[in-house]
Amino acid sequence: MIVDGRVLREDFVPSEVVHRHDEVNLLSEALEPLLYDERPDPAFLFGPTGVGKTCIARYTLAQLREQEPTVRVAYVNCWQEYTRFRVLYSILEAVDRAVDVHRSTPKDELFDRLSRADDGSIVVILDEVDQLEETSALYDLHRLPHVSPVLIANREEELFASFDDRVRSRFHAGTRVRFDRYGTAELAAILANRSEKALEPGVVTDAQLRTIADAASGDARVGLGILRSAARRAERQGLASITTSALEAAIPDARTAIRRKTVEGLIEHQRVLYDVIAEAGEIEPGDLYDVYEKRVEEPKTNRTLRNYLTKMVHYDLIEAVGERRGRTYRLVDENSEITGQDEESEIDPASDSR
DNA sequence: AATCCACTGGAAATCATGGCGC
DNA sequence: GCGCCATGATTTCCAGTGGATT
Repeated sequence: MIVDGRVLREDFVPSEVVHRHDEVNLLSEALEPLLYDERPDPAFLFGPTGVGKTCIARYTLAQLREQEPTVRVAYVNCWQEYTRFRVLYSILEAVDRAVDVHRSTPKDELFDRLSRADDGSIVVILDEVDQLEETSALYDLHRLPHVSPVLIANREEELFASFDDRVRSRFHAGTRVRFDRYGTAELAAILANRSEKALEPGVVTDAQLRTIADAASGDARVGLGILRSAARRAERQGLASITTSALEAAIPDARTAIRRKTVEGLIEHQRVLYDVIAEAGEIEPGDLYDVYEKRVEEPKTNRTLRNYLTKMVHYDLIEAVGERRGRTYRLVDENSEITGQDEESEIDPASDSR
C-alpha cells in the first residue's frame, strides 16, 4: 500500500510545488542577485505553521543551486541552535569548515572562519528565527558580504520586536513573502499530489482527502500526519485501501501527535510538572511546587522549575494566566487553536506518562 | 498608606561533563 | 592518565512588582 513513506514526511521537499508558485517566484526573484555575484537583500518568510514556509525555502534554494551550483546553502533551525555560537557553528558545518572546532575555540574564531569562507555565496536559512535568543548572530551574518540570510518566522511584528536596534535597522530592508493558510481545496490538492507518489493508486479517494484537508484546517503538517497515520493503520490491518474507520481513527491521532512529540521531548522533571498541571487543570505556582516536591526523588530548586515552566510556555504546552502574584498555570487549550473541533479528541496527558 | 508577601526573572556563582594537549 | 578549561545546567542571591493585609 505504501510505496514511499518518505514523501509523506513533513520535511520532504517535493520536486514540484502545488499552490505556492507566487511565493516561490517572489523568493527566487529576491535571491536573483546571487546569479550575478551580487548580494541580495535579506528575505523573510512569514506565516503560521504548516503552510509550507520551510518547504518553499528549501525548494527554491534547491532550484537556485541547479542554476548556480557554487551557491552553498546552510539550513539552521533556531529551535535547536538558539545561541550565536551554535548558529555560526552549524553554518560552518554546512560549508565543511567546522573541522577541529571544539568548545574551547575562542568566540571570534568561528566568525573569522566564516568570513574567510568567502569563496562563493552562502545562503543561510534561519528557520524559526523568533526562537533565536542571541540576535547578535544576525548582526554577525549581516556583516559578512558573502552571506545572504533567509529568515523564517510566524509573525513579522513579533520578530522585529525581539531584535535590538542595530539588527532591526539592518534588516529593515528586505523582501517579505507572506504565506496564508491553505484552503481545504488547496490542501486536498497537495495531499493528492503527495499520495500519488507515496501510495499505490486507489488507496485513498478524493473525498477522503477532502475530509483530511478539512480536519487539518489549513495545516499541511497535520494533514500529512493524518494521511500517514491512516495509511499505516490500513496497512497494519491488511487492507488494500483506506477505510472510513481507519481515517476517523487517524484524525485525533495526528492532531495530538505533534504535541505528544514535544511532551516526549521533555525531561523527567518537566514532565512531572506537565502532569501535575494536567491533573489539576489549573494550579497556582506555590501549590505546583509543593506537589512536585512530593512527587520526585530529588527535587530541583524552585528557580529551576521556573526555568522549566518558561520553557514549556515557550513550547506552547502550557500557558501562564496573569502576571506575578495570582498567576496560574494550565495546559494550552487545544481546541482554541483549531476552530470548531469536537470534544472527542481530548486526551488525558496524565495517562501517557510512563 | 504602609507593610507584607508570593512570585518572577536577571545576574553571578557553582557544578558537571567531556574534549584536548601533554 | 591527568589537569585544563569551555560550555551548559543548576543553584544561589536578589531586586522588582503589585495584590493583599493591617
